[in-house]
Amino acid sequence: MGKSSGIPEPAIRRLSFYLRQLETFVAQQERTVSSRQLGDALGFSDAQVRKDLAYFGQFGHPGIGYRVEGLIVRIRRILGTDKNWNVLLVGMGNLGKALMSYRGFAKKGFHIVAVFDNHDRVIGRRVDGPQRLIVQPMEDMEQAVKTLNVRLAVLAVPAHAAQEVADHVLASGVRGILNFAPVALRNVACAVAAVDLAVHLEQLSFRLGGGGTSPTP
Amino acid sequence: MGKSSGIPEPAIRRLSFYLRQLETFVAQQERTVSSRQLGDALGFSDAQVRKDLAYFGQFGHPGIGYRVEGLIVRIRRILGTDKNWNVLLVGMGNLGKALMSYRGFAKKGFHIVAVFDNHDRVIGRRVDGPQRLIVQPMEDMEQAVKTLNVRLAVLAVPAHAAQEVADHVLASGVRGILNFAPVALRNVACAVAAVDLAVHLEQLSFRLGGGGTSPTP
DNA sequence: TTTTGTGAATTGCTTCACAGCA
DNA sequence: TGCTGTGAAGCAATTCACAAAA
Repeated sequence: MGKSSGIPEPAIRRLSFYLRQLETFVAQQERTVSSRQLGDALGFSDAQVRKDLAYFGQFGHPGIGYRVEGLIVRIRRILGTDKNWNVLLVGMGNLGKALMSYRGFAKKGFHIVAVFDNHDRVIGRRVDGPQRLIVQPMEDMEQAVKTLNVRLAVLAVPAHAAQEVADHVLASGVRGILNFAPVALRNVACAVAAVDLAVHLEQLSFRLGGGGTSPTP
Repeated sequence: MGKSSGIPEPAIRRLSFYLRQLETFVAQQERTVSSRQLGDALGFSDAQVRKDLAYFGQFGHPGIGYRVEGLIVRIRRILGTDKNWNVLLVGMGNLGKALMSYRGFAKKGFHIVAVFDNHDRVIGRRVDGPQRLIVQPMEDMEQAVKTLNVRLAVLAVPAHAAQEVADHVLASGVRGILNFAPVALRNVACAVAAVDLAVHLEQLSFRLGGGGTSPTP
């Protein structure tokens, strides 16, 4: 199995960018937008934009373009962000705390409804975010996933713990993982998205082609 | 201009993942690794691994594989992370503070040597990280870039300010940007890497295919 | 044997170019 | 005219498959 829809994965990624740009256009009172305008704003060709959108339906109007508000609604529906998602967060270190106070999640309909850690020092503590939550021990996860209808987990744990935590999270019934730990998760039969700052920094470093200073110690 | 080296961009991205995995292997006392082992750990084919590495040189030994430590050194040199990089950080909100206390930057040789904001409330304040720094006003940026030999900037500013800040940062002599704001930067003649959590969440949501709960308000 | 490095074949993605509609 | 949607063409990336090396 794997690859089934026939829609290129890059096209699905770009859908998110189209949505983001359309939200900018709507804030600028734009009513309609052409594939060329949308592409120019994002650095894609007009043909690319049309083909990508056409994978999902006929949203445009010849001679007019795409109606901005309508297209936003359609793309949200395609991506599944027209609905709310309950999310759990594992790991209450620096990164976990920062993510708790990050408003971007809720703005997109992703609500952190439970937080977990395995350190006695933090279990039972209250953490402030959009909601106030109590840090729970890992054992309580399965219960929380069921009662709160959780489908997504955010992993903000150290690299050495990530695989074990991922296994636990999966066993608790979670279906998708947003992984901030700099390791590749193995044998996780679910959707995984990874955020690794080191990777981005390395790409920048490569493209700047040697402008570093002293050798790293 | 654009695209010149003949090396596929995806191959350059994967180089970062190879490096990360090799660092895991070295921690496990592995001396050599085959393209198959490396690929399996990351979900790539063995042929992919060999072809990617071959773009940059002949690092392997038939019948043996790749020497882990040696390959790490070679990849670091290719990516430019065998040297230190001085980095400036713009925006001292929640995200900026979280990034200041993130050890992953320094671990890879990226050192935040100056921080900026345009709010009087935070300018002049001390922020703690690997080093203690004073938040500077935007006007002082050009000076700092020159005296500290800065080539990279991290943007942790609100979306509505990102374009303006990017222009300013570029004008100050910075050559690459790591952008955390959820907007596409336009007309920035430099290397740009973007981190957008919303995009990752949307990709997960899409792949889970409608398991959200109530409609978003 | 095992495993690399690499041309050839294949797959997949993007761009082209135009019919059709407003 | 302006713009979409789409088959065909072109290009880029991946996989195949094998000679050569240890």
